[in-house]
Amino acid sequence: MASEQSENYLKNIYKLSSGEGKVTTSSLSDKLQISPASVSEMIKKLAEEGTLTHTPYKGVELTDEGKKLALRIIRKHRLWEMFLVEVLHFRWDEIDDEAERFEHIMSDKMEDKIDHALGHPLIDPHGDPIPTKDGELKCPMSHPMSDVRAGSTVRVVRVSDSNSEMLQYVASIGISLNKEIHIKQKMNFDNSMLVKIDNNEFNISSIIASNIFVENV
Amino acid sequence: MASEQSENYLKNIYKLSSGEGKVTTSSLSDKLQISPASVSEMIKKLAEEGTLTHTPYKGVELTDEGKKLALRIIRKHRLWEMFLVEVLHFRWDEIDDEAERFEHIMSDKMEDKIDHALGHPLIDPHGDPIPTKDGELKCPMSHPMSDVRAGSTVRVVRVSDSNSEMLQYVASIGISLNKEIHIKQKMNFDNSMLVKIDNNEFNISSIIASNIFVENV
DNA sequence: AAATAAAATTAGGAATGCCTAAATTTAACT
DNA sequence: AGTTAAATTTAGGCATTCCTAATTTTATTT
Repeated sequence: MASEQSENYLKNIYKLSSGEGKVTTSSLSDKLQISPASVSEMIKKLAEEGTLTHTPYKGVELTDEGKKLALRIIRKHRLWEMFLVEVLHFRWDEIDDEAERFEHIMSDKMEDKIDHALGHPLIDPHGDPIPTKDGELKCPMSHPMSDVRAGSTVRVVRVSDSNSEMLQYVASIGISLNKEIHIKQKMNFDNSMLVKIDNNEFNISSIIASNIFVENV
Repeated sequence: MASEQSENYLKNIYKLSSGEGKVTTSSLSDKLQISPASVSEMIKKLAEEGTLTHTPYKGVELTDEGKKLALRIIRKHRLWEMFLVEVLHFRWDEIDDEAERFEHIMSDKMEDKIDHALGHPLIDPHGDPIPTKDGELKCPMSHPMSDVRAGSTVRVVRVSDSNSEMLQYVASIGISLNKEIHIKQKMNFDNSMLVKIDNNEFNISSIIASNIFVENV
């Protein structure tokens, strides 16, 4: 069995690689906030366990087994996030930290019970897809709102959960999943956008816009 | 902050002492399934942290702070057990192991949300009282069914959660909280009892009877 | 009260997973 | 191509928490 921390490494390697491709020691070190030396050690251990392949000085890549484990953790994380919002009425900016701890101690039985209680949800509260139990993950088509050109109207499909403060702000101006947003204008000097949400207008910075994923409507 | 394992020690010391009195190294060792040597070490550490007092070779006793921490863990454990049964429809024999892991990673915020979602329950699914947030614990009056004399009718108030197999068996013969049981006869040769539950008769061993707590009806 | 048994503690060691500092390898620049 | 910078890995340590074996203290028994 993979230790709790091993699971964390696998999950984050998966996320950094977006499923495919190599991940460097330093990017993992950044993401996990663990020194490169420690990451290097752990990588050696995981390679011995067979969950990833390591080409020294070149980076790591998950094996099929490693990918499966990573997706299972991500599934548990996202199911739990969904549960926190739907059943316990947490806000979407509060749930990531809770799920971070919980994903590792959630039994398979509980995974099933929650999946059932929620009616087999396909996405989590941020719009991230929930992998199936056997490791399949279908991402709905979408693009960052920062790429949308002025004049068009889009629907929110997903909001990056990387920053709780941003999620809180985004919610405070009325943005939630499936909400329609009209892009009125793009500011050339800072790439911010003037948008209309529920008849209110806001200026959205390019950083925020690049964390909001939308589809055309 | 107390580590996960420290919390386990405190919780089990509390349970062994039933709130008051000294607990020996060996009883803890038995309960935790950890060698006496390791227990001895950990005790030293906990004594330094101030959560218990240790008289070498004589045993330990929780300080007020230790008791408070222990009761908080027990509260989280029992709230979570209640939640597993009420919301996720686990059986009462499945929940102890799940709660065992969860009690340590449950944030105070989640404790409150669950308490609220359940309507501030006073007992868990086995009938064990749930301590209040500030460490108060009122035990409803009850006595083991093994002490009840033949001919009387009693109501189930609590069933010891120490053995999952027993809980499963007890449920299978129709015993649940608040169920009325009529004691028809006590067998002298093995102290087992002949009881009537929902018009069915069963022979209950003295061991089982001593794990079922009842009040007179 | 002395001998033996039982309980508790200390000593020495292992696994996990982190760290800093030093060494090595790769990449980048003149 | 050679030097410097950046990334990576190895070396040596530390904290936690467990273990077995040896020692010490307490309790029991004759």
